[in-house]
Amino acid sequence: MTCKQFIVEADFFKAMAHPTRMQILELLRTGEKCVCEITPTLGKEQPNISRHLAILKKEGLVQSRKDGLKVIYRISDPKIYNIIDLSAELIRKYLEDKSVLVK
Amino acid sequence: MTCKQFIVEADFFKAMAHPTRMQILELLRTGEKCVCEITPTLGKEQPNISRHLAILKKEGLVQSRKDGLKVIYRISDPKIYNIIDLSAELIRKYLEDKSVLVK
DNA sequence: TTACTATATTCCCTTATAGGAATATAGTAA
DNA sequence: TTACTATATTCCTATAAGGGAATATAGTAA
Repeated sequence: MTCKQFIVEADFFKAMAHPTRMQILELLRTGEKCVCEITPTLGKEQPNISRHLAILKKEGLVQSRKDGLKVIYRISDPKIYNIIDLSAELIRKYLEDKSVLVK
Repeated sequence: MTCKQFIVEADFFKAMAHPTRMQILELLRTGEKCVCEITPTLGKEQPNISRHLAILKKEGLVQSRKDGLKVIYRISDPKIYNIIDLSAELIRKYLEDKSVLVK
């Protein structure tokens, strides 16, 4: 395993390391969405959403296609949800254990 | 799913989003290690490693125990490697597809 | 106690990341 | 062509993250 591999893996996780981007990925779980759907759902400015989508796309997590004026984004690989769900499970367990310690 | 959930998930991925921390997690795959082993293996300064370990610990990815002067770190949950391996697989596929497009 | 070892923390500075606002671009329609 | 819609990009500023160097802390040993 070269040093370069650690960098690309870190970059992959960096792409997921933002609440808005996690929310976008979650929104795409139920299927492809255009920017015009994502923006109002998340209640953010359109340029903000476009920038986050560009980051997700650059790291290969999402892909896009044009449909007239609209640009429609979809998840690149459903296995991304395996990663997210596994992580959510680990987090849940960690938070449980922590709250038990506090009691 | 509340907004808070996206933040904690993003924080979890943020903890992994650094090459040095990925390298530490990889090193712990074969078992617990003290800082005095991790530091020379990674070829970084000891305070640097300690700071990265603190970040991993804060987010619950690693745990530690003391053994005399030494502090020994271990992975909190081996499922973390499922996450890493799944991610590596996705990255590999993405890079393959990209290189095919270039040809 | 002093001296030493292993690890953690702080200070300071540099760089990276993020967002608001404005603007640019691409496609549509008349 | 002009006017419009959807999306992307740029500029600028604020905040976050990261590293080197120095220092602090905790435990050991004499």
